[in-house]
Amino acid sequence: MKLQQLRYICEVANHDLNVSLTAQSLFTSQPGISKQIRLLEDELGVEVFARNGKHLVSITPAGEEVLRVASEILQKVDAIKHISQEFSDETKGVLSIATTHTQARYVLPPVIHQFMQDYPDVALQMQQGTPAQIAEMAAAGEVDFAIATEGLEHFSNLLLMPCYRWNRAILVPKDHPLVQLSTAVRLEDLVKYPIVTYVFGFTGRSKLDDAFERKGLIPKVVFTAADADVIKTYVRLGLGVGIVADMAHDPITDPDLVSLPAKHLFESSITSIAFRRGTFLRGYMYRFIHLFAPHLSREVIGQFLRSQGRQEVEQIFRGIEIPDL
Amino acid sequence: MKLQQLRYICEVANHDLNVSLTAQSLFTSQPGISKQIRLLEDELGVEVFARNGKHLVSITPAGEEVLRVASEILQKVDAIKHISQEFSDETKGVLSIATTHTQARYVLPPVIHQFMQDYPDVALQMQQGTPAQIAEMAAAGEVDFAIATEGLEHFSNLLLMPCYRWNRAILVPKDHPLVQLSTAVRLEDLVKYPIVTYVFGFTGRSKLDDAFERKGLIPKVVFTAADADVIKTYVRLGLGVGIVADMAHDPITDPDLVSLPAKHLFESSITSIAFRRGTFLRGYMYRFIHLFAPHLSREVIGQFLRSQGRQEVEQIFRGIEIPDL
DNA sequence: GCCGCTTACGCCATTCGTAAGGATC
DNA sequence: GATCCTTACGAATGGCGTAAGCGGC
Repeated sequence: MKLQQLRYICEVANHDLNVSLTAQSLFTSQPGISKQIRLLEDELGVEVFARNGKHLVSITPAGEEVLRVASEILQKVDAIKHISQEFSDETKGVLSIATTHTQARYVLPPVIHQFMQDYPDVALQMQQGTPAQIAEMAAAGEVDFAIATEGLEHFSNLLLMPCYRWNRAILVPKDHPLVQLSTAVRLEDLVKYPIVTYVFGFTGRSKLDDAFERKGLIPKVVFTAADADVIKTYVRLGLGVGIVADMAHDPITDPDLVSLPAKHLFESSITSIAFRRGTFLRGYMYRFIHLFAPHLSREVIGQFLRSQGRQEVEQIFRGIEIPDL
Repeated sequence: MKLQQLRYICEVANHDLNVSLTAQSLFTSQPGISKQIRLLEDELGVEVFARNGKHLVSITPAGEEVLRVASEILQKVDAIKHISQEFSDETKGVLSIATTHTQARYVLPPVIHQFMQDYPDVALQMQQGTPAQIAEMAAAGEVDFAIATEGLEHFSNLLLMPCYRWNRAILVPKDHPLVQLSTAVRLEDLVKYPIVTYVFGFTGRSKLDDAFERKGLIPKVVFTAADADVIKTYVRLGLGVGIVADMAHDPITDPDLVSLPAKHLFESSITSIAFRRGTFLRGYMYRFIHLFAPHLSREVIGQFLRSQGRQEVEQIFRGIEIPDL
C-alpha cells in the first residue's frame, strides 16, 4: 500500500469517479492512476470502485470504508507536514482563511493588519464566499479557517468556536421618518417601510425573520444582497430601510446614513471560527484566533482540541464570556 | 513521504533508537533504514532523532509529534487492511487474544469452542501473560483483544468494556474445620488460617486485600501464585486455605476440594475486554465479544465505538446489566 | 464516432543490499 | 576494539508517460 494510491482513490472519489479528469487535476497520466488503483485493489483483495465494463460507476461498500480511512490518513500526513514546518520555522508558513463579505470587509481588517505585523513571513490567503462554500472549503481542508455567522454548524467535520456576539443596526438616510421618532424603533414602525437586507443564509438573516414572525408581522423585503455595501447603496437610493450587522456602519465613510440601534428588536448573533477536526494548528494560527477573539487563548483552544464530546465542550465555554464586538 | 519511512521511524523509536537492531527485526538492511530516515527528515526539514556524532541519542520535540501522528497513520493503514479482509471474506481471518490464566483456563474454553464452530476459517491465537503484559500487547496492536480483571484501565490507548461480574470462593480440603462451621464463613474465621491466593495485580487480588483491611484484619498470606491451578495444588498439600475466583473450582475435576462461597466477604470483581482505540473490528470479532459477554451485542459495541467522552460511555452502560458468571 | 478505461512497453527514479569508511563508547 | 551509523555503488524493482486497444454511450 502506497500513500499515492490512497491519494488517487480519494481524488477519484472526489472527481465523480472520472479518472481522466482526476489525472488532469493532479497533472499526471490517466493510465498511471488506473494502474495504481488496480494494484491497490489487488493488494487489498477488494474492489474500491464498482465498474460497468470499463467505466467506474460507483463506490463499493468496502470502498466507502476504505475511502473514509484513507482520507483520515491523508489528513494526518498533512498534519505531519504542518508539524515539521512548525518546528523548522515557527514564523514562516501559510494561513488561509475563507470568510464572508461582512467579516472580510468590516471585522477582519484590523485583525489581519496586526497579524501581518506580528508574522511578516506568514503568507495570508483569503477566500470570500457564501457560508456554504466557506464551510465546504474548511471541511475539505482547502483552507485553515472558516469564519462566518451562519452555515458552519451543519458539518460534523468542523470544529466550531464562538468568537463574538453582535447586533443589528437599522440604516436610513438622514431625513428618514424613523430618525424623527422620539422613542426607540419598534418592529411595528419598521414593518411600515420596505426593507433591504441580507440574502437568506447570510450574516444571521434568520434571526431577523424570526423576530418579525414572533410578532406576527410580515416585513416587506424588497431587496436582498449578500453584502452590506450593496445594501447601503440601495438604502442611499431610497429603495428602503437597511437592516445590517451593526459593524457594517462606519460614520466616517457613511456620513450620509444614520444608524439606529436594533439590539432590542432582534436576537443577537454569534460569529464563529471553524476548522477541520484533526487539523494541527500552527503557533501563528493560535495567535490569529486569539487576535480575532481575545477570549480564545492558546490554552482554551488547546482544551477545546483535546475535548471529546459535546458536554466537555460546553464545560469549557461555560466559564467564558463571548464578547460583544 | 512514504509509508515505509513512517514505519521505519516508529520502529526505530520502539527499538531504543538502535537502527541495526531495528533492521534485524524488520529483516532488512541497516543502511536502508538510515537512508530512508534521512530522506524523510530532509523532506520534512526537521530532525526526528537527535544525533550525537553518528549515534541516535534521543527523539527531538518535533520527532515526538511526528512519531505520534505517524503511528496513528500506520494504525489506520492496518485498519484499511482489516476492512478489506472483512469485505473480501468475512469468515476468514485471524483473531488474537491476550489473556490471563484464569480466563484461558476456566472461562474461555466454552466460548472458544463455540467460536471455532461458528468460524472454522478464523485462525485463533491466544497469548497468556500478566495483566500488564496483556494490556501492553493490546495497546501496541499486537493482539486484537485483551481480557483480564485488573490492570487494563491504566492505558488511555485502550477501550474497555465490562463483560461479567464474579465472586470469590474459599477452597479447602474436605476435612477442613471451615467446612464444619454451621454459619457462613466470616473474615474473622478465615484470618485464623494461612492463606494461599493470587499474586498482587492478578485476578482481582486487590479486592481481597481491601476487605481484610476494612475490618482491620491482617491475613497471613503464606503463598501467592498467578494461577488457580497452582493455588489448588498447595491447598491440597495443606499449606493453607485457598481464595480464588469461584469459576476456578470445578466439582468434577476437583472432587477432593470443597468450595465455600465468599460472595458476602469480598466485593465482586468485573472482568473486562479491551482493545485498542481506533481498531476496526471485523464481524467475527463482534461475534466473539458477544459470545463472551452476551449483553454486548453488535449494536451496543457499535454505540460504544462511536461514543466520545466518558459521559457518553456511562450513558450506554447505564441501561445494561453486567451479568454474573 | 467520441469518450474513457485498460494494456503494453520503455524510460527513469527509487529502493535495497553489499561493502567500505569513520565516529563513538 | 567493538559497536553503530554513514557513504558509495550496483542490481532490481517500481512508478510514470506515451502509444495502442477496446468497450460504452
